[in-house]
Amino acid sequence: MLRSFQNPNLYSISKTHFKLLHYFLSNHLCTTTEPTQVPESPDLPNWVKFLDTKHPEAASSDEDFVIPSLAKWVEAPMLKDPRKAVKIPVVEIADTDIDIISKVLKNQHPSPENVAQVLSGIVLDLSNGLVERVLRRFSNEWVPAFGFFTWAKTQTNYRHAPEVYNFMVDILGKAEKFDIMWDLVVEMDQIGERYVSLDTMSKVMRRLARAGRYKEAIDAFRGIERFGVSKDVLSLNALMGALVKERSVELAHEVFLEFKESIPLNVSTFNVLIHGWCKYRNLDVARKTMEEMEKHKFKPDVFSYTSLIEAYCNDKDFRKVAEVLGEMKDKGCEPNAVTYTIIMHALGKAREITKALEIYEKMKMSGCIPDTSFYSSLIFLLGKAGRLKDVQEIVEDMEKQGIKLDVLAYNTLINIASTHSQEEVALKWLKKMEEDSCKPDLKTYAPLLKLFCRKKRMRVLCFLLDHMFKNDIGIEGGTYALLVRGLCMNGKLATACSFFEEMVLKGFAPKDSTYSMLIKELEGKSMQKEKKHIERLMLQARGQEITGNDSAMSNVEESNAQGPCVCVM
DNA sequence: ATAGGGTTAG
Repeated sequence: MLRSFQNPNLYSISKTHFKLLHYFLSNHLCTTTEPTQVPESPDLPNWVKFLDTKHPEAASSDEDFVIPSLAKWVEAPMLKDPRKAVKIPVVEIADTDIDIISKVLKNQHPSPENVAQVLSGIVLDLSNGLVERVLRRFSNEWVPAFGFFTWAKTQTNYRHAPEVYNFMVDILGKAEKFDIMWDLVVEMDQIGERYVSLDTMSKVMRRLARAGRYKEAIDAFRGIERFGVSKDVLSLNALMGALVKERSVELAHEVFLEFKESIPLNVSTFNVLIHGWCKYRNLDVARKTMEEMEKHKFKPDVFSYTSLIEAYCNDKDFRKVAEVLGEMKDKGCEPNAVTYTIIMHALGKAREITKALEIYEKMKMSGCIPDTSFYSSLIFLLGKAGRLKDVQEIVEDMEKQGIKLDVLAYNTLINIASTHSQEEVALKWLKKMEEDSCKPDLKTYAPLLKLFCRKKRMRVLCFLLDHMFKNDIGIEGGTYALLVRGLCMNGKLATACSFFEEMVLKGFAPKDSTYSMLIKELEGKSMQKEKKHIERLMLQARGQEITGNDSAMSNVEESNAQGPCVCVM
């Protein structure tokens, strides 16, 4: 374990990183004269000693790395200076407050009370920002979240802001701990100062509806004034929106009928309903709702028509889409960027690329300004059609107009470059993303990992895993499967095996196809010992699957919440 | 604020 002796928490390294590093050093430092003699245990003094005996120039022999323009960025310092090799994949945990709290919360606590008790020895300077970050990390684990939340209330010079309460209400609602959730709402109400807001009650109603407790969601609305929130069109719309999103247009409609006389409605009341009927494929009723809307002296607007268009797009009924566009024109209602995105995207998916681009032209002619999401869709469909030059042009256009790319746009660009084996381009986007402070997600890396497995670029692979790690991206089952398969296909069996092992140890069940592929390769290379080991691991994984689906799940969430930094070996 | 967001290789 890579650890400082004074402070055992100072260094840690993920198993993946160690194995890759180990693998890399075995292959690149230990040249033909000395076969693999890299220390088996990632023990800091040994490593330093080991690296000291090697020549720095040995480390920079660069046969698998030919991306000059990106070399400086990708090439971790460890490739140049072996001493730094120890430091690169090692994360310095500068025990910040959030780390201290996270470490305590990470232990499996039986109850929130227990969490609060364990925390009671700690004195910290809390802020609402810090509390929110902790809650975000544990937003899928109500016990540590609520224990921490309760403990925080006892700290001097700290008070939960209403937003923090709302966040906690939402976490409890997500975990379906509705009794505790209601207690918290009552507590907020008792503080006074309008702690309970429409925001709070919207979360309550949404979570109840999501849990299928529609009646309770509606009752929450009926009694909403008890908490000082008015029973007006905004709260009515929030209730109806919650019901529609959680698959019950019918109930939203009933609520609408019940309150339409007593509460003055607005346009979005109708649009919520229209969207609901469109979403659940009841276009006749959607149309009827539009008529009723007009009886109430509201004109159907771009929201109403876009809902209709989306429904027709889902049916690939582009004739109807054109009809609605005509109707909009007659009524003097201009389509907006969302409308155009939906149509263009649907045409692209239906492989009608020319028609999709016509929509883009039409949009420009109409003076409608494309936004980031529109361009993302456009890039996606151009990439899918293999029109890489056009993609490049679009990105330049965006830059000229000062429209920032978002994660989806970057992910799309990386995906396109990766599938076309444009290593340099793909990495260039990742770099640009970083410079742009755009936070990558798991989907950012998947195509890159696949590409560099295919290219057997172990150093870049190592770099990427490190990059993910630093960005708090938890590796999940699918990622391991991808690595194992990718490495397997290219004869990097030892590394494939170690990822397989890590996958199983983290509680992800490998797919049969992944397993059999690896076994077949190992047989082909007569690697009997490794084959046995993999077979044992697979048995273990199957056992886990039968006895505890839960444990696999909680492992996923844990690794997501904590990041992949796990001390190993 | 009520409408838009791509897969999993072969």
